[in-house]
Amino acid sequence: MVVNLDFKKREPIYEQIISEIERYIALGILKPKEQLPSVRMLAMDLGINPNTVKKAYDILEKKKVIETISTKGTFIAEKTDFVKEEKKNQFLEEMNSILLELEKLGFKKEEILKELKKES
Amino acid sequence: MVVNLDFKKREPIYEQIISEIERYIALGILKPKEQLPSVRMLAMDLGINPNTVKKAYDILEKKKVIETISTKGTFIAEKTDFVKEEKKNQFLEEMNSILLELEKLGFKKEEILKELKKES
Amino acid sequence: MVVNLDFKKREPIYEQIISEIERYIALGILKPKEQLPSVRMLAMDLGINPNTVKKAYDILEKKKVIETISTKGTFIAEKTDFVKEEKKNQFLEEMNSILLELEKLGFKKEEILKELKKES
Amino acid sequence: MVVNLDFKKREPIYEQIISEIERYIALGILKPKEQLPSVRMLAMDLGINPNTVKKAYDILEKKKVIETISTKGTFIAEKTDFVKEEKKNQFLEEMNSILLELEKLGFKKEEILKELKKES
DNA sequence: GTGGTCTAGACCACC
DNA sequence: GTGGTCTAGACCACG
Repeated sequence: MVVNLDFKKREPIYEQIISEIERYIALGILKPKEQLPSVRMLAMDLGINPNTVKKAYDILEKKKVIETISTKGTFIAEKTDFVKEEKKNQFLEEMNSILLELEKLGFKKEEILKELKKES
Repeated sequence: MVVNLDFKKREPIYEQIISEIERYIALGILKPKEQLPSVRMLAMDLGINPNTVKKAYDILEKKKVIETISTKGTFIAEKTDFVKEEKKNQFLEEMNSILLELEKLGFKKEEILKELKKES
Repeated sequence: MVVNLDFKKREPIYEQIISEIERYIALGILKPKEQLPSVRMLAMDLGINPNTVKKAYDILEKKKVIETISTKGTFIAEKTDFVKEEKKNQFLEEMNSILLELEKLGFKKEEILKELKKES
Repeated sequence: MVVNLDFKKREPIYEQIISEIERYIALGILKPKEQLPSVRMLAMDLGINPNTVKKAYDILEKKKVIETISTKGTFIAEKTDFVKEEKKNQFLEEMNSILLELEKLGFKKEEILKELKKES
């Protein structure tokens, strides 16, 4: 698992870590029950403060995406299907709000969707 | 011209002002050479500090979207066509990169586009 | 006489007017005893406030470059040789201070002067 | 690094800071990736307001001379060769345009260059 | 009245 | 501690 960070983005580091882990889960690269690197290790790897990794793990735990078992380590949750769904909805929402902006600028939805097909 | 601000967003106020002005230009509501409200006036109107408006104007000037003449005022640039194009391309790029993410997650583009049509 | 103004420069308008008039005198285009446009006329021509032209004329008068004869108008002084000398010294000073900057950056004066010959 | 300021100049303080930093880079005193003093520290040192330093840093960042990473600090960019070149060309351009003015006034380039040699 | 600059200092998130 | 943003308001030159 490679966690990509961009220190120049407005998105805080801990959120970027969360996104990356969820992305790997959604992609099936991180599987249920699999162990995650320890807070310290990941922090070292990324050259960041352990508190930042801790914050990311804490939030993921609250979202039931991962589980921390004291003295044993941190693991991916048993059920992770909802992660993929959540990501999908998130992305769709974003697309819709951009679509709305484009329509405000006078572009027709049909044309925009056609442009998308061409480009990608 | 009505500048809408959302103080709760992560996007800073000065960027929201920039977006709003560019939006009005793209829509043709603000026309080349037209005078913008003075820094002080707009700040008053929006209930914010003049420095915040100034920062927005400064950035717009660097982008050649507006032109400011000391002691005379601030004006929309003579050429503004690029603003609409820039906005459009910006939005399309964003949509394409999200689309790419969704495809990586295993969703087919066709389905996604159908979903978009439904929602709005 | 064409007075060129740049409203975007940091140099104030009244100083630009002064420079332009002195330049025309140094060039021999404006000659001793010649009449200058009235404050109002020049202001109209340049699309600026008469006070600004007045300020320029006042300073030029203090420098004995021009003379105002009430009810008759404003005229170039009888002796204007010093204007050219002043300009020359001004320019030489500027060149020397830039030369100094370049030397601080590690460039040798000889090289710089050679570069100048090439370019112009 | 010693930043020299002259509060009496027309040149604003933030531009003087920019010039000084670029000068030190051109001189090789500030090296790529090196950390700059924090906004607050430099402001304290210079006896000025942090906002003024911030403005200088912001502009230097837009020019890609420095890079700032939120919560980590501000650093000299990896590539800085262009800074010295830019400075040099800037100065040469200035000298050439002054030279042109002097030639318009009827002075020969050879004479002017001789005068320059004498003075320093 | 306009923009240009600067001060003084607050609050925030992040680390 | 760091940078990011913003407030509140001053002073200035210019027009």
